[in-house]
Amino acid sequence: MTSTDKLPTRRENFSEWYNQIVQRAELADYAPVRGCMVVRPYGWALWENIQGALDRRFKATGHVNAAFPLLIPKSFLEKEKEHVEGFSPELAVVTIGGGETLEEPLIIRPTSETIIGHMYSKWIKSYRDLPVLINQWGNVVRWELRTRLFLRTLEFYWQEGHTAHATSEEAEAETRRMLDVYADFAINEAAVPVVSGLKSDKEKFAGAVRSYTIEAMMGDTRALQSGTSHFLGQNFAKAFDIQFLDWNNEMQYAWTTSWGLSTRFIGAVIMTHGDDQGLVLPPRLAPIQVVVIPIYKSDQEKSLVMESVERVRAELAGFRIKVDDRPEVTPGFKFNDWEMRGVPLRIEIGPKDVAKDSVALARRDIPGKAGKSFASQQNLAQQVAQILEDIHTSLHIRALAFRQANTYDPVDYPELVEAVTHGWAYAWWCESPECEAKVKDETKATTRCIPLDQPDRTGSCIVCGKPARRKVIFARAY
RNA sequence: CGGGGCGUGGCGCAGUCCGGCUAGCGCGCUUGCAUGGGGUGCAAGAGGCCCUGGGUUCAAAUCCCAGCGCCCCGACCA
Repeated sequence: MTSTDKLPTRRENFSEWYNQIVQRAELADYAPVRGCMVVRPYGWALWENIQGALDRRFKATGHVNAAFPLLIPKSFLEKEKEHVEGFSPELAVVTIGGGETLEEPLIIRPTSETIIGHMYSKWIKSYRDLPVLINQWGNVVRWELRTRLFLRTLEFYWQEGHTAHATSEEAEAETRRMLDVYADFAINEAAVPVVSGLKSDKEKFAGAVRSYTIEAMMGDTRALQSGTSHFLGQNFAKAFDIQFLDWNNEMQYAWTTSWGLSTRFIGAVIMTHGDDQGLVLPPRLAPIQVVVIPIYKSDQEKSLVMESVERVRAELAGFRIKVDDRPEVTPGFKFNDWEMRGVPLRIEIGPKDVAKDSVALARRDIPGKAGKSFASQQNLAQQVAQILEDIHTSLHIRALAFRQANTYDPVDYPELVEAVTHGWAYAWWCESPECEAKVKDETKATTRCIPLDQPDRTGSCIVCGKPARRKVIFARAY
């Protein structure tokens, strides 16, 4: 779908804007099965860069990768009460294998706590076996009724870390450490500002003692949970009998954690940075960081220009660079095309540039003339590196400013109701499920998280007026 | 699962009400010529199980019955 029609603007129709970008930038396409997506090469390249940035961080914090099976005995899911209640409505179940009805139906994993818990109980016998710090890159299936590419699909790709520890304190520290890893990744690789915080009991992972999240504000001010880290306590250890002999020769249940970040994060990148021209990719994750567009009329001009282009390509070999030498489309088309695909920096090289030993540079984060400049071909690599850094920083600053501009401090309930119609509300909350439910019923806004950073005082609940220890973010969410 | 909508070249649609001739249009695709510093133009082409099955009829994309699928809204949902 390489339509030349204009995108709808974000203001006109944000969700249609999103859908069209995903398809036109060739990130993903609809699969023949409802709710499933095909991640196309450009989208997958973006995911691979996300994987690389996360995987480096996982390794640096002592984790190793492994692979657990897709199919899980149905009975496993039923061993943890909250877990089965949370997930049973959205399970895909295999009942026939090799033409025979199975004695026990198999679940296509919606997440792997159960199968991993089962294996950990075999592997962990002594405190000397702990901690176990394993991550898995894979796919899971959750039978969602209402789907959107990347944001909520029946099948999605993610990583899930699963760790086991000898003490509660150590497991809690791991949960928080990985939350910090996610926040660091979001900010420093994706330029997506996030709020780290604690989920309410209503919003926490089914089976967790508590869940932490990084929440990001999208371009329409709705919130997107972009990564989560769960302290599972001994819930799964008890359900799957993960026991070890401690240093006093006493049997103890292990303390476990799990944490995940999915292809949904691609949705976060799109909706955080994208503009009315299309996708805007953060330079550190962009599959193509620099696109070079040669411009020429005659064959003679072409050979001169291409000579220059090849020199520039060699000079910039340290970047992810693409030369768009398609003869069948005009330069103007290519400008729009690569803007749609979010390439951070465009370099134009034409006869005038060859004559002056220069190139034209166009920054994707500053559309139109304002983002264009000319640069000497000397020291080009250094200049490009600097510009890509600048783009990363400016994307982050812009997104942060947007979030701040759309985050409100309502002082009473009517102000809260008003605030969540067009932004986030940061308000005192007594932490009762009743007040949380009332806000949800009356405004469609849910508690996104209780930020880890809190004011050093207390207040009174925005809903009921009772004493409140902490502030929470209320917002409409994806 | 409730309400609504839609299935016609790759994509988006018209045609269906009121049955009839070679099933059209836009985009995309192929070829040629011109063009090329912000979505080029002209010309010539290729491409169809009109969702599936059954029925009515001299005749069905069009009418009737059944089924399948998809989309939107709601309910549901880390």
